[in-house]
Amino acid sequence: MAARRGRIAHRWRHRVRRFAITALFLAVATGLWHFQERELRDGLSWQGVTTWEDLTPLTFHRVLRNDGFLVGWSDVRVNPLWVSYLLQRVDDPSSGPRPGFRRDWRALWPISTESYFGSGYDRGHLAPNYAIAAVHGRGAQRDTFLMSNMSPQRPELNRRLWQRLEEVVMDHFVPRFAALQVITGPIFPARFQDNVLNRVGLVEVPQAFYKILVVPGDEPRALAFIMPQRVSGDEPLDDFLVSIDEVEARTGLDFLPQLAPASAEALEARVDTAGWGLEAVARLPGRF
DNA sequence: TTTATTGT
Repeated sequence: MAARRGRIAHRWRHRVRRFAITALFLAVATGLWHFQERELRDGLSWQGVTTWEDLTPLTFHRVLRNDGFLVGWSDVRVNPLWVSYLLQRVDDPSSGPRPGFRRDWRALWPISTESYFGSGYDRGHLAPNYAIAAVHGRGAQRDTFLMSNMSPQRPELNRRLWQRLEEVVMDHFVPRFAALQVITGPIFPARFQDNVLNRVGLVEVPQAFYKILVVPGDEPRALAFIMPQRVSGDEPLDDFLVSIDEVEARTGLDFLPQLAPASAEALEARVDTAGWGLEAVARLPGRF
């Protein structure tokens, strides 16, 4: 009897030890994973990864990490709320052929490439094909064609005004400053119920789009734009300048959250175009 | 194809 009780106690000690070792291993592994994931995200986003100002169902999102850029994905809007990427000067910028649009299985909803057919909207890249391909390579280029990087854009915006802005970023601002942090995304009407049925397939249609450009460094510069869906496409780019604070007010997001409060105040509250040479490129004609 | 769908 005593011998049997001893055997049971021994078996339980064995089980407890095995459980403790497994738990310790899991804790270390998840700790390492989180550490590594944070390092990787920080490397893709200067002064912190975009987050929400107030957590509501309309600002909640999860971060999808791609090759070369991050996506703040909302399962409520069925849209990226923001994408974030760094561009550096490269010697011989070029991109391969367009790889074709692909479903992203990390998005909760089925967003097929066909849902845009006949909708009157383009599948508009948020992280752009050309700039990402030229700076981050072929694998990153492929990731820009995931449907989780798309938002419905009117053709006159996507192919003309927005395209001109992306071209100016890559051909003028990146060479000028050597590096640029870009954060871009959609803007929705203030009241969710006004727009809830305005969708392409499951994807809610934004009313406008923002793009924030930041020159990283000790004395950062920033430029921000908000462009509405309905444009002719030939407008001067500087017609659409806004402050970062205005983009935050319209999106409920907090950009550059790690920036020291004094720098944030100076950078985000004003529209300051000094040093960008924007006037010289604001009226360049479109490519298409 | 530094944009993309429509229609040939």
